[in-house]
Amino acid sequence: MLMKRTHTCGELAPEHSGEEVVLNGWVASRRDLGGLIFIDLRDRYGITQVVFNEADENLHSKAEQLRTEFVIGIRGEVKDRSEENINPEMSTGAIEVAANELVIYSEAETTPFEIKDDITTGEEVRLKYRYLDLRRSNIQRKMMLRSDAYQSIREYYHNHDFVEVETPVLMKSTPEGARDYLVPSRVNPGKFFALPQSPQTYKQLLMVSGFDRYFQIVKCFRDEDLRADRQPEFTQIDVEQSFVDEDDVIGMTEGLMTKLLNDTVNAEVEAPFPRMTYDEAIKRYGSDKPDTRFGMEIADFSEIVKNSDFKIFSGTMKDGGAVLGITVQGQGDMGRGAIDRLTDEVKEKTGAAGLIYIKLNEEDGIKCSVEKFLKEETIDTMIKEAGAQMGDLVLILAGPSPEVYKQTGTLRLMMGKKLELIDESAFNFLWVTDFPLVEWDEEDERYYALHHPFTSPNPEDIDKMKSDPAAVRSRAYDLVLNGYEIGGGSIRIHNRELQQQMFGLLGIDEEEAEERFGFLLEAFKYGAPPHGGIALGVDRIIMILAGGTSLRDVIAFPKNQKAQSTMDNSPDTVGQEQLDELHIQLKDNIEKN
RNA sequence: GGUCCGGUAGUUCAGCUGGUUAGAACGCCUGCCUGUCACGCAGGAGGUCGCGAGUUCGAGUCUCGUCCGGAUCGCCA
Repeated sequence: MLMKRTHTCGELAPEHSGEEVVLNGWVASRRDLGGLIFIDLRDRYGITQVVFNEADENLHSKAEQLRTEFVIGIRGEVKDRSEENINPEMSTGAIEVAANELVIYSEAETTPFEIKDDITTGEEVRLKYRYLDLRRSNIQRKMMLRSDAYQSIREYYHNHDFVEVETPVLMKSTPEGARDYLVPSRVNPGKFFALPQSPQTYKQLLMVSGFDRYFQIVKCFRDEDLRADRQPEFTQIDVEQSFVDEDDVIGMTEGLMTKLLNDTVNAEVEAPFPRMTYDEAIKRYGSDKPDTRFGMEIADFSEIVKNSDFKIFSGTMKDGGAVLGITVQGQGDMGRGAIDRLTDEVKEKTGAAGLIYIKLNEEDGIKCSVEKFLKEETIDTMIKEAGAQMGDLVLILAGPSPEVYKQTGTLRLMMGKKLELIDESAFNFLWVTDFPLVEWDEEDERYYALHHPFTSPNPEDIDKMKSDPAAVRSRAYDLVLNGYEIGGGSIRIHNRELQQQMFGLLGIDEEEAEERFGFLLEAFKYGAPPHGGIALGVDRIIMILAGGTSLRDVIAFPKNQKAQSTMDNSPDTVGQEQLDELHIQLKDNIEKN
């Protein structure tokens, strides 16, 4: 006996007073005063107070049975609350519903944690009962924010004549970069599909087909270890355009981000976004995804200390390393103990061998932890280079390049967070451009594409592809928001010969290229337009918009750090019959069921 | 795969150098209560201290192993 609702729990206001309404929802809390019972009724729209009076004896005794999280329907009259009973904390706090009928749809056991916003329950419990976690309004708001974002994204691309095309989820495995999730094919014994890490090749084929503006909101998969900002399945806004250069893709993406922030969190950001080359980002911030919400840029002391008597400095320089530092404002009076603790933390978090400092404070003047090895003028020149003032602290790392840049970047972030220099309400976008095309891998003794093998080299550097591959810049660009890489793309290779040259550079010979990417190379034979695009990580974007630091908060049913779902216990073993059908035999040392 | 941190009522946590019956808050249950909204008051239930072994007269506490969770490096849009 469903009592059909006439309103939601978030919309009643004084103007409804006197109306008979029906509400459905969950009991968020009860306050039983004896003759009078108050219930907070909750649905995803809000909370409305319902009151049961003992004048109606049957109804009142039924209401006495109510417990938290019972699902009920009530019929009653909307009443203005008297002045002193208005609850200004609630959006519906000026009214209540005096119940005259109650239906209990469903009773509920005591939940493993309370269904309210400010709980401290750990993620392990919350994920096991994710359907209860998702009842909490702050999580629901994030899911609704995500839904709004999808609307905004689709509207934007639709308005710009993009075609939304679905690409296959079952595709060919092309192991280059991350590990693939494999799917066995029953009807093709011994053969496997892979789940897409990105629909890269398909969207390029769509360009060959003439869909000059394509987009898709698409699930992608990577079988790698997880982090707070990394899930095995994640969602991308995948975009590709024909007859475009970098500026076109970047401009179109800036339009999207501007609209998206406006539509979802009502934030104004100005386009165009700043751009920085990869080299500059590394030199100034020690990161290819710098958080530009605060300064504390890296100073390079390498030239200054190159010939110093201090062996760590001169030795580092002789080995082709660098000596870098940051200026921490106002920390020049940090005590010995605090600096020691900081040093330990820095060593642990950055992997640096040690931390050298220069303190500038009124009391002790200038103090450097290695001053007996350095000339006074060297220290003065370093202070000048760092731009440090009286009262500041200069932290210095020395080590092999490029690692020391990354370490100093980590140190910068650490200090920025510690000293709360980051404006949490800001949205700082940044394009990082001119990435190297390839990167040498010591272990495999070959070059790997920094982006992916379809990224076009910078035409100015093509002659270096043979002579000095590591120096070749690519036409790739990453979009960074508040220190998170939220997207990356490039102008692609659309020329068969250049694509083969690229495969050659990566050590993929013609035969192998044919076997793995033959379909793409063949497609390029029949007229491929110049094209490029970008892929944006929706989960990370929503996470940042929602003000969180964990992706799991903005994904309805996320995986834990071991890529498992403890709620439904997946992944799980399967029966022998299923394995037999798939022609799969497990190794003896793997436990079956 | 490495490193670090953690695992004690349903939940979050306390439990000092080993010591008798393991506590608190919230939640839960019962009773009382007509204006609560963190309702109040009175009472109550609830624990294989992750698991296993060891040291000891005695282990939540110490040691070793193991499992689980998180962070991080490797790896990875």
